[in-house]
Amino acid sequence: MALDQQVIVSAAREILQQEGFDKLSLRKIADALGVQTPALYWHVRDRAQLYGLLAEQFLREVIAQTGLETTGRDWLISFGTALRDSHRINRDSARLVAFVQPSQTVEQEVANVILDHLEAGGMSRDLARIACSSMQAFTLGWSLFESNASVRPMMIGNLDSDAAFLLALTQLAEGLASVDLSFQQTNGTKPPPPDLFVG
Amino acid sequence: MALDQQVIVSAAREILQQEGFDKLSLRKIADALGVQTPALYWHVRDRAQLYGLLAEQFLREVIAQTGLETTGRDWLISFGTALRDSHRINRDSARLVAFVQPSQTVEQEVANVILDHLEAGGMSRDLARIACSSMQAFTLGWSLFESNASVRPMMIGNLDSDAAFLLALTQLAEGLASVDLSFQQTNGTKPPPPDLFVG
DNA sequence: CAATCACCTTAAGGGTATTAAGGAGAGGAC
DNA sequence: GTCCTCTCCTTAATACCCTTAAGGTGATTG
Repeated sequence: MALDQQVIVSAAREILQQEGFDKLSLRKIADALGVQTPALYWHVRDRAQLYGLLAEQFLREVIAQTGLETTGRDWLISFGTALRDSHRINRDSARLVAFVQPSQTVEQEVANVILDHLEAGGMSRDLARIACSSMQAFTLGWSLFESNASVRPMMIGNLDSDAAFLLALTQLAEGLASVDLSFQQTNGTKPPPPDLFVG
Repeated sequence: MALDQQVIVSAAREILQQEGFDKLSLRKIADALGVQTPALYWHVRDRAQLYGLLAEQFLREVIAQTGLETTGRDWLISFGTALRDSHRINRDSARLVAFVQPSQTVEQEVANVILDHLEAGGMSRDLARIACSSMQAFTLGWSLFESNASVRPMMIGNLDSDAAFLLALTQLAEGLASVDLSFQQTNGTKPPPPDLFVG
């Protein structure tokens, strides 16, 4: 099998899934591919870029799996749910995302896709940015907490973790969507917050 | 200066603030204290415990700085704001929290303090758990995103980051508080979510 | 006074990412 | 066919890192 950036990313993903983030290393990836460690550097700048590519792949899959709901509220919930499912299925992916600096161009592309979805659902682009950031932030943080064995029992207790997540996610999505409406209708129940722009 | 767990934590904190999480290491801490690296192991089990103590100190300070608002909504907002301020002031503290497994006893204690606050503000203990988890998760995730140079411009754009955070935080807090009301009044606008408990 | 214990040292083992330099092979130019 | 070049990988080396083992020193205590 010819060495390739995609092949390396796949091998890394396999090891991450199998052994977790702590055990992931360039050496182990190279071993799995039957190659010496420095060979990876021909296809990948460094570890940070490799992990960034991995995170990017996860995010792309989430977007592909997110439904085509029409309203902003529903899309946000679908997006958040898909994001959390990804973090649950892909071991330590939350820790990975917390660790890496994804490539800027990719993030730009992904962001545009998301923002287009939300605009199509009737959100202003500025609020869509906030909403999208919020959903990703909330889901990432929740996944990190959830995968933390010592925090989980205190915070979740004997509650159903899925239901608790969905409850909070829904509240956040509805809250953000309601701000959007107040922007558009100008007679919403909540006034828009002041000074949302810099400068 | 006699070596001590607290002294070590303080030195670690200083290096974290000065050089960031990537540059933090036991060796550097030991150097700063004028001591050999293995000396640290007399006072600290391993790196994970040391970082956990650091995260614990941050969290304690946040709780101490959180106001004594009476309503659950206000307390949550105050808590979330203090948490984010801490992450902004203390460099890479979000990445640290994402990395460590804090000690269970400490988390228990802190959780109890928080939950007592929320119960005093009129929340059910179960919803307080969810609310508290949600605020910490959201703030942690937001801080991680915000400190990520390549994600920030896409997600926040030219918006005021402070205002955007506060907007989303407020929506989340109000949403969670409203669920609480519907629990207590049993005539709220939103029905309680089904199957919140496990089993 | 001797023994113990706390605390730190040096020494060593094994892990990591990364760079430098060199070799083997494919492909094209002439 | 020969030579050159470029791609892709190897070996070698550097410089970190965490952690454990074993040994020494000085204060404390019986």
